[in-house]
Amino acid sequence: MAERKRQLVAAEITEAALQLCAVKGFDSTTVDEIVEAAGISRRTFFRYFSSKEDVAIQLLASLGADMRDELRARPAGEAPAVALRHAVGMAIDHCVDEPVKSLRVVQLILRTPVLHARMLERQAQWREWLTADLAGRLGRDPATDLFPEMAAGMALAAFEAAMRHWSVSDGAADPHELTDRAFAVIGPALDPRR
Amino acid sequence: MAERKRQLVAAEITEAALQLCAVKGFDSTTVDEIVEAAGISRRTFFRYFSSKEDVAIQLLASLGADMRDELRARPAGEAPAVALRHAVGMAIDHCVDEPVKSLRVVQLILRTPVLHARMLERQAQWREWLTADLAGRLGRDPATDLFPEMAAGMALAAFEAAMRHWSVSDGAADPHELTDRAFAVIGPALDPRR
DNA sequence: TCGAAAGTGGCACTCAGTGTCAAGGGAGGC
DNA sequence: GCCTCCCTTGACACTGAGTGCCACTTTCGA
Repeated sequence: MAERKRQLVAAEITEAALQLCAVKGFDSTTVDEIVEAAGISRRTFFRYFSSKEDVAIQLLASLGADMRDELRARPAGEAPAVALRHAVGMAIDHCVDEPVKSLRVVQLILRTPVLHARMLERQAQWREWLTADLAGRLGRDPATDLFPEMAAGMALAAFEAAMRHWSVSDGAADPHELTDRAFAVIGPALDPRR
Repeated sequence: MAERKRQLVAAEITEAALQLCAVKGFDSTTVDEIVEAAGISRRTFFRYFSSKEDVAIQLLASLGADMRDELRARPAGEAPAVALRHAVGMAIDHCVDEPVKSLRVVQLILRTPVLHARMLERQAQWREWLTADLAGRLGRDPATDLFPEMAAGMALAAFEAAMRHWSVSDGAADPHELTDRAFAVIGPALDPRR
């Protein structure tokens, strides 16, 4: 019940922030403007979000966790290319499910350098998760074997590329089709045999 | 002559900043401490560097330009895998030439999230440069063809992985050998034939 | 030698983020 | 019904990053 209210307030803040950023841009939007629009105090804002960037980045937080969980859930014997495609597909589904909201956030992030940087930093965490799972399922030591790390990096590069092209197409392109094409490029390198 | 002094002051600031960050960590080091150690005013600091992060990131600025220039200088008919390996090698050479200084900076960046984020943002710029050159030399349209973008992304992922493993090995590993192993993974995907 | 131009320092300001404390508001025990 | 405890909120003050402005110094060319 208290949790419900908390999520409600967070959604209120997020909506106010995105609205303002869409008009004035992220950098020119101050926290004071956001809290006034959301009807809360400045101090409360920072109890819900650790920073101004966090409001935008938080919306993508679950993507990484979903990718990690999906990869874990894939059959152990599945080829890395297939398992990774499904994992990334789980994140892509978020964009397909809520195209308007997702597109707005993705475009804001990609056109705001500081937000883009934060998102890339998040992806570094995702890469570590994927690397650990791949190393486990392939029985390789990620400290000495670069394959798991590179495979995770390539999958995330494909994800990034799909997001980027989806963003510049203003949502006209199909995210899954873009992802398929990106995976077609990296496919030949995702086969672990040597 | 004025340019000489400018570079001298910049080097002074950088040295003071790295020294302090090595002891106290980046976040706990204030600009006031840096300017006091460097013997300049706070205002002058921000005339040399646009932000505190910039002091560390600036040291890697030339890497991206070198990669881009080297890729441009490679023969037009050269295979992407070979050309990209040479381009990345140009950046790796910096680390090999000045191992102590480079290692110190790389380790600071990799262990400081905000610096890591800034560096990744820089790499996004490098990726655009490499993408444009690859698209040109392969005669492909990067707006519709994902290959140049993915190839650039994979090359930078290899660079990142090599830097990371070089950093955690405390400089014991050979950066070029790490890069070769990373490129061996992505090699099968860098062949543009379809 | 004089004057323009550039570099430097000092000051005041905005804004992000944090610690602290007091007030409000709901849930449970008397 | 009332009191108490606990959690949330708001207000205030503070630090630190980054910027605009102005005065001063240095330097270079006329």
